[in-house]
Amino acid sequence: MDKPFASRLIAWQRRYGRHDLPWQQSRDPYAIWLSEIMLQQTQVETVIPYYRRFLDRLPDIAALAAASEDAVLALWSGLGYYSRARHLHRAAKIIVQDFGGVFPREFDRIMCLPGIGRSTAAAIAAFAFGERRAILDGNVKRVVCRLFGVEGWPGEKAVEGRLWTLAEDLLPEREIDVYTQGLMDLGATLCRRSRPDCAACPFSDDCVAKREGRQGELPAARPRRALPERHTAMLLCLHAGEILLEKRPPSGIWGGLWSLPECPVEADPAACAHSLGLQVRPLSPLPRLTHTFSHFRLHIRPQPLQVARRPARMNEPGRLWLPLAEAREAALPTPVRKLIEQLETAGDASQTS
DNA sequence: TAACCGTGGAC
DNA sequence: TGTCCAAGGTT
Repeated sequence: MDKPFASRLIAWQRRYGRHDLPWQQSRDPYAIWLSEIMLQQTQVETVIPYYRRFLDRLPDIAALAAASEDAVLALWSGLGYYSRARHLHRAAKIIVQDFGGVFPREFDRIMCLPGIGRSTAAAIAAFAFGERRAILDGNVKRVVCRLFGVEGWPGEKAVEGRLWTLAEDLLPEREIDVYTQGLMDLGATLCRRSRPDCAACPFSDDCVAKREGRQGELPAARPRRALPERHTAMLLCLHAGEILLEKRPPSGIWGGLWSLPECPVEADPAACAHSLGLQVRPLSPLPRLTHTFSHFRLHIRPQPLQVARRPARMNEPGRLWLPLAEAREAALPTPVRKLIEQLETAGDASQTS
């Protein structure tokens, strides 16, 4: 390359990069941290409304640390990877207790916080404090793999190690924030996974993938296995306009969220409800739905049940009766939210008819 | 080390 | 329509 990679990228970023994303208006480490966590494995357009709402409700570290986990998860509901929200919350408490409520400046301390790994710590250090650190997210992996013709799946340890080394070697001496944003923007807007816009790319003449016509092959795809299939029945226990929710265990899928009681598909839903202490009458079933996770597929059979009498103890720990309209505000997994919204719509329709 | 952890966009 | 994967980290 006639001119260093970094200076050309910085020039490109100033002219063609993105400058109006909500988290770019701030140097507040909290705002930057929040954006980086939400953006992990999540696309920009998906994050924006969640980000605005979260920052509006919990505008600083003190507010986040003081909030209940339930409130934090409710703000995260629908974004997925809920351990991100639990770790964010834990980290805020650590910052208040150990760092006097001030987000740490030292890279090593940033990276020690729960939910923050090497790449996220580097992004925060660069954007908030101007520290010279390399990130290695999906964009950087794609750009570097193509530019240097790096073979192998980037998730492989050896490949990832090589990518980290290259990412470090490419760093500029100055303007680390513009450079880092430029790397992300180049990957997101030009060096896309499919149909990369090589004609507009400032590195087109230096790119191994472009030269060899291998943009579609680099980076190498992750080796895939067939997704395991799981089945469950979800009980929609209804009584006097309210629905019964059950808190999920603190870890595992949908950890800490409010979901519906489940029973094995081969079991009798009414009998399952009876074991919860409920006398029920089965209502007409809702259409089955399939929910695909990153590592398995879940087939859900939703079974509405009319509850005859509520048990004496209405709200045991981990159980909650909520009016349908309020349930929508709770920390629900997406398919549960969809089911409850269906019920609400059906209820409105039956009332107006 | 590899499995686990969500959801939606894009094709 | 099914498949891939996105501003990854934790266990």
